[in-house]
Amino acid sequence: MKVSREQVAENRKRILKVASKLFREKGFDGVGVDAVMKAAGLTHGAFYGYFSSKEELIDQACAQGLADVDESWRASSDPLTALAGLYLAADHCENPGEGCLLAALGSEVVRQSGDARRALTDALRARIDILAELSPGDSPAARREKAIATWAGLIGALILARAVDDPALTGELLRTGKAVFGGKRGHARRSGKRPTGRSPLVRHP
Amino acid sequence: MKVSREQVAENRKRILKVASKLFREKGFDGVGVDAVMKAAGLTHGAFYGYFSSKEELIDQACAQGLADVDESWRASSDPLTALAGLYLAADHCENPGEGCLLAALGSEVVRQSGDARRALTDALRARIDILAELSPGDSPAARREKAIATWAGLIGALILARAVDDPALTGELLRTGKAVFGGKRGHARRSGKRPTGRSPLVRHP
DNA sequence: TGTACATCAGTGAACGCGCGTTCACTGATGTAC
DNA sequence: TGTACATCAGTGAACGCGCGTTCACTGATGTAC
Repeated sequence: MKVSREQVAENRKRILKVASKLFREKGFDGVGVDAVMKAAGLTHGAFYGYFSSKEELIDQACAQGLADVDESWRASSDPLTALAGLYLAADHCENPGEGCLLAALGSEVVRQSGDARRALTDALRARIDILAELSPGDSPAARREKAIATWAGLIGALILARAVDDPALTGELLRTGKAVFGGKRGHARRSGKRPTGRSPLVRHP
Repeated sequence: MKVSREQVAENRKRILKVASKLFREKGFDGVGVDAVMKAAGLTHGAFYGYFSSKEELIDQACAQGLADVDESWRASSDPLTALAGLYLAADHCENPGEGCLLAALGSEVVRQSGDARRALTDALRARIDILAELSPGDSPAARREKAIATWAGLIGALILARAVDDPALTGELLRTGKAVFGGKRGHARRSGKRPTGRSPLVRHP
């Protein structure tokens, strides 16, 4: 049965949203077209009315998953600490589907088509720029260096914290990452307050 | 045709070696049992004489890929700089198949069976301990913190350098990582000498 | 040491399931009068 | 505003390919005499 134009637009958004979430949770190969469509409340046959292939879905789901980020930490009086606290929160660690696409799919995007990598590259560049503005340092170069090292450290710590089998080690990785990559040394360790939103780094529209 | 006992032992080693390499290059889902056996010089039918399932192959290939690491940097007079130089070398970035399994499969192991994650956890713990011994710091806790942050930073920087589309940004990520996570600040940037071995972080037997 | 036979690693065809993709059909939407 | 018809989003069956897994068969190995 046909469906209104607004329905179509909504469906498209919903497909991209659930696809982006499922990919982050289970990887590109772990989610089939039918699983995505079912999660979006449709049957798999309708898929090719929206996308020409699964690859195109992956590209666009990456782009939207990278665009849809929470930047509330920027407004904090201590942005680095706020970012590290949000990024390395237990909540973010446990819910990759709602979290940072770079950390969830970082080591898989290399094998994807040009478009997905392009989207990731642009997103990373933007995040480096944003963090460089807020980082301490005598020169723009020093601030940029600090920003790159911080992102690398946060993403690496989160990937390891998730990969590891032992909750105690996961906790140590998150805590240490917050302490080292958060702004003021040792400060992040004591401020145990959790972020208000449930899903760090994802905007809730 | 039957084959000698030594042949069998050699074959098993070779299967694990090529599997570990192929998985790092193409991911667990990107490599089939037949591709592994073909690369090992056998036909796919022989596979189940060695392993009971692909999952068991993944577990054991991870274990062996994590065990077989280059630790030559430990003997250096400046181990942190040596490690960062080796780990963030262009060569390591371009050849994931011969490099660190944590970086190549870090965000995929989460979805694997218990054994693969266990192996990764043990390996990471060991690497933290080793690096902690060689890290600067007033107390064991401070050295351990430094070691964890260094591994997180190195692994994060390598994953991003590989994921990214633009060679210039890849280069910047590697250079910055070496400068920040290498031992003496600014030193790593000038010492442009490449490691002697072709494949960083993999022992060549 | 040499021969006869049991063992079993490897081969390649075959099976079955999952998944990406296609397509004829349906019926609600939206347009033309 | 109301009616008739063309459009087209969605449905669900079907196709085909790839991949994990199985199995009957082969022939070299290694053992028993």
